[in-house]
Amino acid sequence: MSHPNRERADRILDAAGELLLRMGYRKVAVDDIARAVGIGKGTVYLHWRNKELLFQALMMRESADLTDEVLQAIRADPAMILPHRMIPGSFLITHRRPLVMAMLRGNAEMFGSLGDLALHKQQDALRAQFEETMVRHGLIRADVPNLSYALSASTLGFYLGDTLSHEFEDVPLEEKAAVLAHLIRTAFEPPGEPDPGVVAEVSAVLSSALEELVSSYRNGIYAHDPTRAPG
Amino acid sequence: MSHPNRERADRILDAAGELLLRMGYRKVAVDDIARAVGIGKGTVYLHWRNKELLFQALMMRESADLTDEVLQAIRADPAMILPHRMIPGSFLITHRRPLVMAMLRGNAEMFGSLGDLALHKQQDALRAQFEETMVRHGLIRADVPNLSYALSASTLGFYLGDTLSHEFEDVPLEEKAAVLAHLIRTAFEPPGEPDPGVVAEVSAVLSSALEELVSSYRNGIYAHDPTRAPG
DNA sequence: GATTGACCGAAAGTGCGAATCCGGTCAACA
DNA sequence: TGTTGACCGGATTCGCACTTTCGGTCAATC
Repeated sequence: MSHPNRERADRILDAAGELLLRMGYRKVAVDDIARAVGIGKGTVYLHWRNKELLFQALMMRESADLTDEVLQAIRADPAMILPHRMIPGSFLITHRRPLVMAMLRGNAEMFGSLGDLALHKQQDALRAQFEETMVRHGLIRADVPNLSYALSASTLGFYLGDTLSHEFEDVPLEEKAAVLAHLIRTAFEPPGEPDPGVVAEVSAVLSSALEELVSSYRNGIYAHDPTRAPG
Repeated sequence: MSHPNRERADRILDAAGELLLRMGYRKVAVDDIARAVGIGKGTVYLHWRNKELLFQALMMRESADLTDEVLQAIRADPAMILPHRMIPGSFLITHRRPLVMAMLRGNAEMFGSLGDLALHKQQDALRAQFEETMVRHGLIRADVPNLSYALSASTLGFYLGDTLSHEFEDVPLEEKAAVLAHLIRTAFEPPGEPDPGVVAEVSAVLSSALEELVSSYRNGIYAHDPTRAPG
C-alpha cells in the first residue's frame, strides 16, 4: 500500500501555508515548498496530484482545525452553543487564522482562482442545520424574517470589518466580539434564560454534527488517489 | 461674471454619470462626455478645472440628491427619524443609486483613485450627530457597547450584500430592508413606543442638519474657481 | 519501492521602439 | 464673450522577439 508519510504531508502543508501568507498563491512554486521542507519536488507530487489539490488540502486542514477548536469550546462549556456565544466565539477563533480570514475575504491576490468548491457546501449545510436546530428548540426567535439572510448579513460586516474604511481597525477584537454578542442576543434570541436541558441536548446534537464535519475535512486532506490507472 | 450655464453643467454630469457606469473612470474620456452632450471639449473645462474635479462634482450631486431624498421622507413622516425606519430607508434609497453604491463598495475598477476626500468627512460628522442626538433623546438604548462601531458593522453586511457569495442576491430589496429594520429595532432601540413630542423635536433637528448637508454638497458642485490668477 | 532533480513545454514575464490615447491648453472663431 | 477643436506632450498601450519561470513527468538513483 502506498502510504506517504502523513507527518511529512503535514510538514509540506505547514511550509505551503507559511509561503502562501508571505507571497500569495501565484508566487509560491511547488519547488519552494519542497526546498523549505528539505525534500525533492517530485516527493510533493507523491502526496497530491497537482498544486491546486495541495492548497485545497491546506485549506481543508485549516477548516478542520478551526472547526475542531469550536468543537472543543462547546465541549468545555455546552452553553457555548447559544447564538450570542457561538457566533462571537467563532468570530474570534476565525480571526486568529489568517489563511481562513484571507479566504473568506475573497482575497483574490492570495488565492488565484482557488475555488472553494465543496468546502463551502458543507459549511452551508452545517449553518442550515444550526439554524434549524436553534429555531426548533426555541433558542432563536421564530419572528425573525428570513433568518438565513438575517444572520448572514448581520454577521458579514463584522468579518469584513476594516477591509474597507479602516475606521475601527484598532478597536480590540474582543470588544468587537462583545458588540456582536449584544447584536445576536437582542435581535435573534428570545428573552429570558434558556432551559439547561435544552442547551445540553442541542449541544450534543451540534457536537456530533461538528465531529462529522471535522472528520469529513480530515478525510479530504490526504486523499491523493495514487492508483490512477489509465483506461 | 463668468457663469457657465448650470443647466449645461447638469447635462455634462448626466452624461458623465452614464458613461462612468458603463465604462468606468479610466475609460471615460472628457471628449466622450463632451460629444455625448453635443459640445466641445474645451467647454467642459469652463465648468471644472480638470477631470477629477468633474467627477467629484458628479458624486457630490449624487450625494446631495440622495440626502435630499432622505430629507423629503422625513418631512413626509417625522417618525422616519426612528433608527429602525431611518436606516432601512436610507438603505433602500441608496440602493437605487448605482453610482453611490459603486462608490461605497469601493469599486476600484470604477473609480480609479478617485479619493472621496471631504465627502466622507461630512457624512461621518452627520452620522456622529445622528447617534448623539438619538442617544440623548432616548431613541437609542444607552447600553449598546461601542455604538458607532456597532451600527457600522451591523449595517455594513447589508450594503455589501451579494458582493461576495451571491447567495441572497435574489432576495427582494424590500425584504432585506425589513430584516435590517428588525435588527435595528431589536438591538438598538429601547422597548415601547417613542414619545411623539420627542420624535417631532428630533425630526426638526435632523432635518435642519440634513438641509445644511445638502446645500453644502450643492455648493461644491459648480465651484470651478475660474479666477485662478498665478502668483 | 521510495525518492529525486534534470528535463520538457506551455505560459508568463521582460525590454523596447512604435503607435495610440487623452488630459489639458489656447489661438482662432462666432 | 462664450465656444471650440486642433494641437501638445506625457503617459499608456501595443507588437514582438527574447528570456525566465514553473507545473508536472519520469528515467535514473538509492
